[in-house]
Amino acid sequence: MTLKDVAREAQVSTATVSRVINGHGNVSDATRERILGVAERLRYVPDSGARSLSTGLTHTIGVLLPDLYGEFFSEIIRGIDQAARGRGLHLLLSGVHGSAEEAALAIRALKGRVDGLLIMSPYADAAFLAEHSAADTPLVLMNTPVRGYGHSAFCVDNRGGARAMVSHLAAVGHRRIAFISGPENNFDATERLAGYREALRALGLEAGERVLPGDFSEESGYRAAQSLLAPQGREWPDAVFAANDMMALGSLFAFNEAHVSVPADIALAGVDDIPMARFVTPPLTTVRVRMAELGARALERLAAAIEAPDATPASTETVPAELVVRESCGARRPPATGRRLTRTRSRGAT
Amino acid sequence: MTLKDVAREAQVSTATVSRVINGHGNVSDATRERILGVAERLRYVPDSGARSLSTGLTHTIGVLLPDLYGEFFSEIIRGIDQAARGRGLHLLLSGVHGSAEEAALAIRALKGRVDGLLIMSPYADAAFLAEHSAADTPLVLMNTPVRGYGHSAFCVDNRGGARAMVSHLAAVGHRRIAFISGPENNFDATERLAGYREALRALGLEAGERVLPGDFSEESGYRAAQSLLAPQGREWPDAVFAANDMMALGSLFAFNEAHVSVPADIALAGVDDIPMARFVTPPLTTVRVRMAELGARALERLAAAIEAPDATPASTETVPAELVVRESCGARRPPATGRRLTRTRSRGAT
DNA sequence: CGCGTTTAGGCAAGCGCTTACATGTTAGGT
DNA sequence: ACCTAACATGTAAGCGCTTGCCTAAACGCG
Repeated sequence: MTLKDVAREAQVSTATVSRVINGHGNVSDATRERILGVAERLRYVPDSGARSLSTGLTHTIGVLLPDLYGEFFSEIIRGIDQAARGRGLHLLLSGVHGSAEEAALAIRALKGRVDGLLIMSPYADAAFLAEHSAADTPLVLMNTPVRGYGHSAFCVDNRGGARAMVSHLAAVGHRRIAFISGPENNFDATERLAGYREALRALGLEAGERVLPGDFSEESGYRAAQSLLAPQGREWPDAVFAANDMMALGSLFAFNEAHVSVPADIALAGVDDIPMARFVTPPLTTVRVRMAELGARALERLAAAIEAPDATPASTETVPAELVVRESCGARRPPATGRRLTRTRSRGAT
Repeated sequence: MTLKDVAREAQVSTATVSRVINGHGNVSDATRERILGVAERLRYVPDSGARSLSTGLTHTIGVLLPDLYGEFFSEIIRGIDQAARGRGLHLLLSGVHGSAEEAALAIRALKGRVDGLLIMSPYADAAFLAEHSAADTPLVLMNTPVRGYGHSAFCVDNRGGARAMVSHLAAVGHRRIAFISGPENNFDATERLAGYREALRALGLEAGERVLPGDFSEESGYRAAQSLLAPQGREWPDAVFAANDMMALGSLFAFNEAHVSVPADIALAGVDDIPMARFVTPPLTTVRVRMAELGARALERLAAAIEAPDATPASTETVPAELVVRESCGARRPPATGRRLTRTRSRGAT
């Protein structure tokens, strides 16, 4: 079941079989037919591994993700997969849960199996990448703080999105806007915080600045909201802007429990637009970050870099984040008859 | 930067370098140190592709999934990844959106790149697999109707889960239990329907059987509920059991719109336990299907089959589904002070 | 001291495929 | 009829790594 077997059976050299299989010219119709026939009969399937060794091309992209949990992972993979499929590329997935060591190890293990690397690591240690990525392997980063290391990067415009949200909240009339932050060493989180602060400055609302600690978990959002409501606390802010939707949901529960009405008593907003955001009551105003698009664009760029390494200068691009105004921010009254139904499909257990 | 380079530089044969790299014995400490030093200095990284060709082992599993959308995909991948990581295996992902042709093509393309295949296809055409899977490539199926083709399979106990739910609804006092079904050609969907029917028979509730068409989409659930409420329709059932949560949510919206109270006027239940199920009002009673566990177990089995092809007879195993009773089924009164908060973490955009 | 065993390391044959180059054939042009 | 170009196919050298087999030196022991 190798090339050689087919060649023997068809009484030609392996070179000719190879030519036929790969559709190269210079083979008479007669032999082509014969070889194709034999190949079919023998159920010959070329060994992609061997082919890669010989051509130096794997048609495979290594994808390193920080961990494989949650909405975002699936969204980003979806984008990557879609773009990859369009270009006939395969995806070698590698979840890097732990340290930079682990990432370096993963990168090594991929040598010779992939044509390029797509790396997402919001905690990336800049140095280690420069250190461990083989110089000859094209590499595109996603949502990493790393800059100017000579490879392309794609980031969601977390900062701009946060600014837009704060501006919106302000436009709706909220003056004292509190922020529930994410993990300190997380790139997305720090960018969102920075955006929040920038916007407050720009709007002259610094007086209302208030940052509550959070770690992106629902529970931390819950606690942050509780601390806001604490009797010995200061006056409530007009609005609470959480660095992600999960924390916003946690806050929402805390408010519900305390019979604090959202948005009447306090406005609420998050970031991410997780599917649930539409479904809670009131529906959550949030910032949509298009992870699928980010993945797709990163893949496209990587593919381009692989095809023409020199024609593709390193660059850092930003995927826009967009405001999704629902009811939790107080900008809208609940629609009288409106429905929240969308066309989203889910496929059961499959 | 190849083995040969290291060998030349260290003044030994490639064989010796290979031995050192792979930790085989019969190398003196002195030369080992020397070679390691040179390798480090030259930043030598072995080419896994070449190694695979030579050893016949890729340490990679091909994963074919029907499509890359939604919760389940991410859950199952998570389970697979976790198990794979534990065994030092890599994952080559392949989303097969379309036909069996496409799947066959994907399987071919993976030849020589993977040691085994994990295939999930609730629409699988039994014949094509037998046809296209190389006989020498171990293969484990997930959630496929295919049986007895000589390979192992793992399925979620959709049927048992559905039975359990119907029994529960009956136990709570509901007699007329309607069912919103999923796509006809979907394995999960048909099993759930079968479970529903079996349970009705077992409980002597056939009289209340009523199956409404659905396709797993939220919208189809919405429409199904509407049709139930239609003025010219029959009497309402006591409970509606949707073949998945998305449809249950669609129904919930329809009921809300019609001011039909859940569970007071009508009980509601779904299957899947998507994250949102806990968050809607009332929280949705559902059946939890542990996709991550399914993925993990399938991977374990595949790994075993790869290591000892003969010692691992083909078998079909079932992953249990478990009832998750919340408020939508009317079994519980909303807890007075209870919170629905869990420890779930979400990681922002990462 | 001689001989059997280890031990350290080299040699070279692959793994399955691609491809530059060589070779033999045939057709076209004058 | 002769020369050249185009065509069809074969030859063989890799791609980077592993490994069975072989050699030679070193070691142990009666």
